[in-house]
Amino acid sequence: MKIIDDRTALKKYLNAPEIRRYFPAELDEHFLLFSLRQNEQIIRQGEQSEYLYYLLSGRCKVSAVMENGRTVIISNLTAPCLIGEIELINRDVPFSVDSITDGILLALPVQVCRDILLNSPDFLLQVCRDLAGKERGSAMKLAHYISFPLENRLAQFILNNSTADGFQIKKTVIAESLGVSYRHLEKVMSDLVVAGVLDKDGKHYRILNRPYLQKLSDAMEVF
Amino acid sequence: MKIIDDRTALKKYLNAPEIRRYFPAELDEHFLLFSLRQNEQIIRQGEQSEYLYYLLSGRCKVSAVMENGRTVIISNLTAPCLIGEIELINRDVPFSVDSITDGILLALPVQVCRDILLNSPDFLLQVCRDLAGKERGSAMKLAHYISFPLENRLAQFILNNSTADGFQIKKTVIAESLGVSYRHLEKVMSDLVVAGVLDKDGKHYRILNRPYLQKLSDAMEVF
DNA sequence: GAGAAAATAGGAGATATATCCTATATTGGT
DNA sequence: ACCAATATAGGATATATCTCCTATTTTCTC
Repeated sequence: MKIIDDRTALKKYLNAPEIRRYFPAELDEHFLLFSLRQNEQIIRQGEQSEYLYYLLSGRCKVSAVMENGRTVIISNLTAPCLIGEIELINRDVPFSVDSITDGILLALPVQVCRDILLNSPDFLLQVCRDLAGKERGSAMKLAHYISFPLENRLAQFILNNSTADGFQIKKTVIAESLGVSYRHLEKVMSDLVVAGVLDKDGKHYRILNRPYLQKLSDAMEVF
Repeated sequence: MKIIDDRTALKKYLNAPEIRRYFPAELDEHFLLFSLRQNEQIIRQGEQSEYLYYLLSGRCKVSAVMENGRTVIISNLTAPCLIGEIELINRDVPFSVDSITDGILLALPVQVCRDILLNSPDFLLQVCRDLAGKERGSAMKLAHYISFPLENRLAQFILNNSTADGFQIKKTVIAESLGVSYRHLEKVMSDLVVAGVLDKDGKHYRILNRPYLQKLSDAMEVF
């Protein structure tokens, strides 16, 4: 994570309307611009974050390491979105945030912005909207995890992460995302290949039977 | 759910400081007071709620019914807390809320309060705090569900829901709360009895080995 | 208080998923 | 280009959990 020292670029970003929905102009001078590479840590579990971030581009994952050493991916974040707003509001939050692609970040020192933002209705309303959406997302994720076997959740994951061409994603990443062992993911994926739903070519998978995956995924919709 | 027509009682409730943290006085005249019995539905999955509620006493559960007919309990709410704030902010939310004890509710018609509350920094800050807490809660619940077998989650549930005397809770309720089949809960609970951790007397269970349960529960703490 | 519904209890067997292991291939860092 | 770390692949076995079933008891409703 490296500072980009370019006030011109920073100004341009700050003038985007979706940014203005969150931040009053009086904070503009305190923003920093960071570049982010894949697999960098933005917030470390258990430590107070120094900045409130706004992810301009890229994707991140939110995860927690449990006592037993297992890592659970809580959610995925896609730009544009805030990072660290929960930490800003409730000082302790035991999750880590890591980039999963390169990206660009706005950063605002917590010390400077905390009191201002927690009194700004625009910011608070946006954060309420975001948090309400997140709450919906993690409730659905829990419901899916409780109610359906990996096959269904994998089908959804594939549909959400494939292009017309198919997909090519590290299986270690998929397994961690879906909260299952690598071995089990391997089994279920190769079952899909054997069943003719997917076609495997090296590390690339093509989708041969999209309606089948769609049916598995749709089964998880709420009533 | 029945209206309590008692403006005096209502006034008294409205003057409590924790209420004043959420609601500006201008809304006072629009509040209604409801009494709630066990197992009543407050918000029905898929339907727009007419009121924003504040639970003054009692407990509720948030749940969703999936396409496959299975019901998942997303979270539990204990007074005092808002109900329906997510629905107020994000119009569609596919969860139901049901009482699990008797209780008392304040209710504010959404039509009347929506614009006012979504522009009130006090209300928004409180809701942000609440939602940040909920998000933490459901993320932890997901992490626990993914990472630990029922024995650990049950230990936590028992410690959180027992008195010095032990506990006596319908196993159907426990099973649903923990998102497992009744049969499996039965198995794990009787294992705890056989192991001498619990003592069963009819429907009442006593805790014989609290440290053992504590250890199982502690294993789920974040690193 | 009789009948219906729900809760309790547990057997048997199937499925989902984890753990542990081994072996080869691929990739990132210096 | 080499080495170490990581990813891929899959066998074998254990555990966690579910489904289906049956039977008895308790609770609720009229």
